Amino acid sequence: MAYWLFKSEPDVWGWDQQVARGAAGEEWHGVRNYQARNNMRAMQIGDRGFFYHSRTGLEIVGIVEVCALAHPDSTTEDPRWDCVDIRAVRPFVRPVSLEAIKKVPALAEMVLVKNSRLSVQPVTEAEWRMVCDLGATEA
DNA sequence: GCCAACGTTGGC
DNA sequence: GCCAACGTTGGC
Repeated sequence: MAYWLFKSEPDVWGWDQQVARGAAGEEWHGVRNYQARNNMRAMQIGDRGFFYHSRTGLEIVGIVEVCALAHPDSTTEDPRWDCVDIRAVRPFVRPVSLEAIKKVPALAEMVLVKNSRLSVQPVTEAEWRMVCDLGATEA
């Protein structure tokens, strides 16, 4: 199983909306960046991801799970763009802020820190465990 | 709201 | 195929 991080501006699509989708999940549409798309194409059913609020919030608020493999993005005719579906698994007991992550030397290599503009990012297993610990949340 | 960093586009 | 111009993202 692989680990990922999904970024969204909560004003546009937030954790609460994701939770409201329930087990059916929701298309992670709107990605128009090749790296992010390639990450989604590499995902398997059951892969886990962090749900991060960008711009307003700047914190990881929950854990999601991939529930559909990459398929054409329904919001565009352009065949280049694919996306997966994800569903909420559980919220973080304590959200983990970007600030808190930056304070941990072992997390300095996280893509979130190194390349903050990438909207769908890989997360290593070690990073995954550490962030879940910071959030007092089951991995 | 600003602006640095980054990705994409398109003329040459 | 280069690179300048442009648009977008996202932390601050």
